[in-house]
Amino acid sequence: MVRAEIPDSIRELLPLTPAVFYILFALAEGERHGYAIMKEVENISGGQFAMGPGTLYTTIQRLLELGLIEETSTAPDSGRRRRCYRLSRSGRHVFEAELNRMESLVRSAQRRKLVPRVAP
Amino acid sequence: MVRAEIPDSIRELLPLTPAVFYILFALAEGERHGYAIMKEVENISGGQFAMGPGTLYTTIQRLLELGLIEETSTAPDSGRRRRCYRLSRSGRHVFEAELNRMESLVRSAQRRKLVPRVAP
DNA sequence: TTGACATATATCTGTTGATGATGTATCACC
DNA sequence: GGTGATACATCATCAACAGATATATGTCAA
Repeated sequence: MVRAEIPDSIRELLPLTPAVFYILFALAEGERHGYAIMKEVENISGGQFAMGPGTLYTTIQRLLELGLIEETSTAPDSGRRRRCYRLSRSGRHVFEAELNRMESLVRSAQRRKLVPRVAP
Repeated sequence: MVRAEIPDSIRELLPLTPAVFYILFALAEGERHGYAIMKEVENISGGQFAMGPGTLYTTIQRLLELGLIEETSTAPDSGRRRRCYRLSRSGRHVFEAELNRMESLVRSAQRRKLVPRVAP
């Protein structure tokens, strides 16, 4: 089977750093503001991965510059200062490519019997 | 369902950095020396991930210090200078824990329909 | 009504780990 | 004997993360 081609621009971002991966994951579920991303990431990871504000906001900044996420027309949410973000098209592609990478590694490990056996 | 407990000593190493993950993967298949690890990693990743010697040997050093890998009684391979390594017990546990982490993320993304659909 | 705590964003500094270059030596093969 | 693969090591640099600190608003209860 032939996997879909992955363009260089995406491939060279892989493997994603954990912070990037989890943020993209949180945004793949829908538009969110920074703090909500932080909470959702804790949720997604089952509490295993917790990001402090330092990692969160510097990473968001970087993702904006890379064009993987976009700021949505900022919340009409009164005086409440919140910046909302969503995945861009290329952000979604990157996220999917990373999931595929992970999945094929897991499968490959299973095929080679490197894992003791997983509950069905 | 209750997942097996993951001890703190392992959990705090997760998520693994790509270099660490791929090296552990290569060694999960059997004993190998440094250069062979480098080649095998390229192989495992389908050429997507290439480690230079800098990353390779500094990471090996760190993994030895962490006790995730061990040097095997060095190759009786004549004058050939080769250092061989294998996974330690805790190295195997870490590797398995990381695979589980990845798998549950992939599954979770599928459950939430964040992926377009994967060929069965 | 004030005090505590969660929400929300931002910045700065130290540390860690990856990267790429460079160096050295051996081995295989032509 | 020269070239390229094998094999290991170190160094300087850089990117990403972590944790601390700061600031301000919202909420809820004592």
